[in-house]
Amino acid sequence: MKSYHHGNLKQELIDCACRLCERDGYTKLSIRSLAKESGVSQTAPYRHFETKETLYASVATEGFKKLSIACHIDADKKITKKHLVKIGCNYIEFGLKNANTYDLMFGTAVGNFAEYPELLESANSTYENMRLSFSKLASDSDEVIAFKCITLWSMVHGLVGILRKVQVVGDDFEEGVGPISTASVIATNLEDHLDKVLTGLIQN
Amino acid sequence: MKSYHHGNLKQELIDCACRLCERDGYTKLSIRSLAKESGVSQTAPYRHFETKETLYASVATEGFKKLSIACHIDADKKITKKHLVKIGCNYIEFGLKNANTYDLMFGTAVGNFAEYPELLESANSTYENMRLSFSKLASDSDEVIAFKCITLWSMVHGLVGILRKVQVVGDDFEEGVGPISTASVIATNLEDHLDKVLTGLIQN
DNA sequence: AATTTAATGTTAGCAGTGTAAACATGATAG
DNA sequence: CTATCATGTTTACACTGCTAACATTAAATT
Repeated sequence: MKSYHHGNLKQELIDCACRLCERDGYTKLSIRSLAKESGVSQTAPYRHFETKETLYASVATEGFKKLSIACHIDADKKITKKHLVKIGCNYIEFGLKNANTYDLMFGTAVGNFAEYPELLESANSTYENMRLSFSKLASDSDEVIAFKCITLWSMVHGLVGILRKVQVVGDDFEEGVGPISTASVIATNLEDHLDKVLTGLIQN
Repeated sequence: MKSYHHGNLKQELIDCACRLCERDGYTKLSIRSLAKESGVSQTAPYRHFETKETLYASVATEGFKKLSIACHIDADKKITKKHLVKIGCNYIEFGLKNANTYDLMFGTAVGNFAEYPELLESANSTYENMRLSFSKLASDSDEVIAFKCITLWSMVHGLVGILRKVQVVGDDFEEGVGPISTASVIATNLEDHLDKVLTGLIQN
């Protein structure tokens, strides 16, 4: 005895899309299959998402919220280098464990964040959190803080990309100093690695 | 008076695909449009590429060859930090100027490089070149060299990703210390930035 | 409370996609 | 010269994003 109106379709579609995107990658996601999964007609989703990109934007928004949470450090007072290392580790861990969602967030599936206010907001908020942490590390100027922030961010972002690629590329290698084994050494010693790199960046 | 057999279809398809992928992004590329562009029937490409992913792999292979060239430094003897900074700059410049191709190379469009020997070869060769440059910088152990190499690579790779994203995200911002302006400061002072980061990494 | 309106759902259909199967052509090896 | 095989074509299928026209019902207005 199901009613004509679903009642909570939009949220259910988003949840379902998040799940499927992470499981199979966003490329495999179709609006039709999503509709079927929610027991609704093929075109029902279009009442809630103008285009597929709009749906992607919603999934990406959720992703940034989760990333923000994963990178949240609750240290009200002072923040040390150790805290930042932890943030970096958490970031990378998120990127590796939610690889498909991460692709959606940082790839080209959603062209211009500015067209999706919620997405823009959640993405900027992720950045802002990171910036705040740096601002609590030392009394640098805003410019220096922003600079350090972007540097760390691109560092961990790059590591996520390279670690993933290299793991895939090297599935059938096992030398000693090739990219694969090196990357896996870095991956298993993430803390040390980030510490080393951060030390070059900040003197604390 | 065109003959039944094209004669050079495979190469023409690859060239055309490279062009279209870079112009519109690989998502927009369809085998059918590609075939039409080459004046050949819809399914002709399948005589040369088993699946669309195979075609992607060919485009990515070309991409890595170009990246290798872009990052090639011809200094037979000794290599200084300056050389590495240049390599990093060239890498980033390539990533930004060939953004769509770069996506194909480092995204998930081609799942497992190992399935495409030529791609694996060209990708590994790009890495190997970078590794060689580091080995000429100082007489470190292989492990240390590999470590530095991955670190620089992930650094520049990350910068490509963040710079692109932030530029897009921030199209309608122009504060002073937000991610956008900071990123563009970094972008316009790439050499200085890389130098600073590399100095933390190596002591030379 | 009755009625209008707007939000949300359905059905049918278009144009485009990747890909497989069966067939056609012609370059090349025997 | 002939047989083979690489390369091309035609046809067809299942799937996709998306639009237009219509159905239902919740919410707003009178």
